[in-house]
Amino acid sequence: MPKKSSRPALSQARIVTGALVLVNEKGLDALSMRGLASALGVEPMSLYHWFKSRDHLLDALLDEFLKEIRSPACGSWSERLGDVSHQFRAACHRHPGLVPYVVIHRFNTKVALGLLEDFLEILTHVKKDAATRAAAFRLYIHWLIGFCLDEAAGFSKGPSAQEPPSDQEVATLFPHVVELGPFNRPDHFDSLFSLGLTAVLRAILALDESEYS
Amino acid sequence: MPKKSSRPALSQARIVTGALVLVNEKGLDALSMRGLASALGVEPMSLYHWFKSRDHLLDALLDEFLKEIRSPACGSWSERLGDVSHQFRAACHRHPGLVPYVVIHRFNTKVALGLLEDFLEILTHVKKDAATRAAAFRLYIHWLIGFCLDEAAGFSKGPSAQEPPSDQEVATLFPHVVELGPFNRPDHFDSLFSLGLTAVLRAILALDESEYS
DNA sequence: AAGATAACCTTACGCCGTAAGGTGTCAAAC
DNA sequence: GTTTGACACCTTACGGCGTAAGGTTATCTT
Repeated sequence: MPKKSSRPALSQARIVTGALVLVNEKGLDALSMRGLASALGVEPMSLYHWFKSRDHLLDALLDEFLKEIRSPACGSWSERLGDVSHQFRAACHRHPGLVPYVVIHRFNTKVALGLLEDFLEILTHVKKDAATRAAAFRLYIHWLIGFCLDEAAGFSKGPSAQEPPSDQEVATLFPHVVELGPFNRPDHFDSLFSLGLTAVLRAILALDESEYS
Repeated sequence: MPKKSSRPALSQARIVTGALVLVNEKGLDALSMRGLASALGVEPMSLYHWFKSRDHLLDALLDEFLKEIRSPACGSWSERLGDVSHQFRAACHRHPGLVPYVVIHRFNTKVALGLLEDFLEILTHVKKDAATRAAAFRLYIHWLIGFCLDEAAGFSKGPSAQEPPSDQEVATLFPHVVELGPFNRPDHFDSLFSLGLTAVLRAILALDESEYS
């Protein structure tokens, strides 16, 4: 029977870290309590001392994902919104396997709600009316989520069991899709991001406060 | 031993239909081969005569989701793009439980590629340059996916194990989030959709062909 | 010294997808 | 009219999953 050291072998932080490593290496589907336990050199049920269930662990992963995204306190509203957007995208880059989960997960931890609050506080400086601000927020977040999802796991990258049509078939049936191919390369996403951000900021500015209330 | 009728009891169509019913009733997670089989009054392994695996079935669900979304052949590019957008949103309304899966799934069936082709063909009428068209497509699809994901299963609706902070805590810590509450109601999404669509169409028009190439 | 607590483990249950192979029915071939 | 073989569906079984219930230590408190 091995001696126990005075310091615990496990901790919430160590489990979260291990889980993120596993997710980044093999994807979210590969994150099982049993697999995670074995990666940490521990029996599966030991994890339940630190997290009530797998879903609670996933909540913690979300918090870890969002934790470091913080709005800078100074600058214009557009600078600040641009800054958090880049931070959000950077978080997606750090944990691409988590993105599909983040975007469908309810934001109801303090960390997640705090981030929403930051977004909305920034928008108070450009849209005073709550209804218009709500529309502006939505417009912005839809683009941001769509972008990050596309970049991390979009319709050109997700899973599919079916074997695709042959290249030749694709070429004749879907010429415009083929034409898009070169622009799926990762380096195009950088310019696409700033282009999209600019467009969204302009669209927010153009929102008429009297038009939507 | 029950007599077999000459017509098969199962078919790909009947399985897909049954699966969609199950997904709409209990969500995608509740769609198991065993559960589906029992809903269809059949043994689990019988499904494998019609679909090679669960993933192949999911591919078929995606095709069913996308099948009826078709671009009208006439009208201006903006009318046509608006039309397919509404159709896409309507499909999300019909199968809300499928949306989170649709947006992360690789589009490589003929149906899915055909839809992409339709989108892109429409855009050829407003952006001749392939690079600009690719950017326009991305800008558009990011907003559309973000919107539909939000409406069907967004960050205000997704799953979370954690109990949320108390109403009182939320009210004091996240006042702007609370302010957003009234605008989460379903009927706000209609105006939000046309507003977003208009903004995106404007942004596409404003894309400078020389700026991005 | 005695009891409480924290940290981890053992066992077991009922789910899951699906590989391998079996069985009954029916239409066509001889 | 018998044989053949494809079709549609079923039986059994395997290894994985999350986790409920309860057990076992080592350490801390009093």
